[in-house]
Amino acid sequence: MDARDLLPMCEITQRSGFAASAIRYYEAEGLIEAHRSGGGQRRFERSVLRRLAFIRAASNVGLTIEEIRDELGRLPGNRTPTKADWQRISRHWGRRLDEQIAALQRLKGGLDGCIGCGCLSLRSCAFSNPGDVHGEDGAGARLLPDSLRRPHPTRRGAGRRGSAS
Amino acid sequence: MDARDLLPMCEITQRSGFAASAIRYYEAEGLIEAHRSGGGQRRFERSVLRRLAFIRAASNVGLTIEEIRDELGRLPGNRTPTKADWQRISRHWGRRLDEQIAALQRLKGGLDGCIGCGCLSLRSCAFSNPGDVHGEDGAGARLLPDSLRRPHPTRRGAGRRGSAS
DNA sequence: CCTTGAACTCAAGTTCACTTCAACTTGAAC
DNA sequence: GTTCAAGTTGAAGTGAACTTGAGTTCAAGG
Repeated sequence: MDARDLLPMCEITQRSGFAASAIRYYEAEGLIEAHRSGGGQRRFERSVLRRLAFIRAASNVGLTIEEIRDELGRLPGNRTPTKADWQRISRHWGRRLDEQIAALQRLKGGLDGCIGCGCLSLRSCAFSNPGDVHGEDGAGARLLPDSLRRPHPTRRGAGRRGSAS
Repeated sequence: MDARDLLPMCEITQRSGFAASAIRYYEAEGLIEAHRSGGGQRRFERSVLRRLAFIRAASNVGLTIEEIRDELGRLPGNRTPTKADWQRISRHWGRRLDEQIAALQRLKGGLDGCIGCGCLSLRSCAFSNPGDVHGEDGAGARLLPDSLRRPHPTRRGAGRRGSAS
């Protein structure tokens, strides 16, 4: 690859919308790669822009950095996603989004059922107790799946929401 | 109020499902109040359980502690929510949930539209760029509202997801 | 050569909603 | 009177995903 095909940091930040610090962070985390100029400055292949678009999309779906790294790493040859990869992955994300939507709808349904009852009971009101905390882990659809429960800092939990840095 | 009507910490933790540390945190944050025993231990009025149920429900909808404090504070007389309060509030939350659902559906729609295109363009692909970052703040529905965008740590952003402590 | 702005590194800071820890004290039962 | 679970405090830690800051260097133009 010709050195003239490599992009400097300013180009990447402008075209991806990510801050330089975020780009450096992603490189440190192994999500993207960079070449170096003679003086030690980063020079990026054009394909990095595509990976960054992928990262943004993934993070909008709520994937964590680690999950994104896995997802990128599962691509055969660790390459930038092709059209076929993207189709497979987006089906996967679609399911995830479907789950999140269904969960919010269950919560909404519980809320609608509660309007008028005014109970807000810790034991029986599904809205204030979507996990049925006191129910000894009973069966039945839970109102909120883990992906939408509060990702508890110390116990392991799932992701955040999408970015628009 | 008779001292025999006041509940000790263990009762509150068992019946609310919150950890003692969380209860203390909520008190420090001004979401709930506590009396003290002669020796300095917390003694709670029964109504605190109701406030805690409210807190759990609110946090499941994605409100932050600050928003919950505001919401509780807006109650006339700063009292525990009554049935009527709850109806008003739950309509408000219903709208919020509707927004979140609609946002996820837009994102899902964008994803469906993208399956097969394989573009993932930083400029035009709505999925990888739901905020239209390069669009000079153009009009039109945004795929993700602020409540679902990644709440950026340092810049001010909106909430987290629901809890099941 | 000088200036200017972009880039570099590395450590430390940020936010949120709590938890954990250490070192004590209370309160109720026996 | 002894025991021991339950409770207290304040400070510090947690995790994710970056940002900020300090101090230094690079690259390009004039």
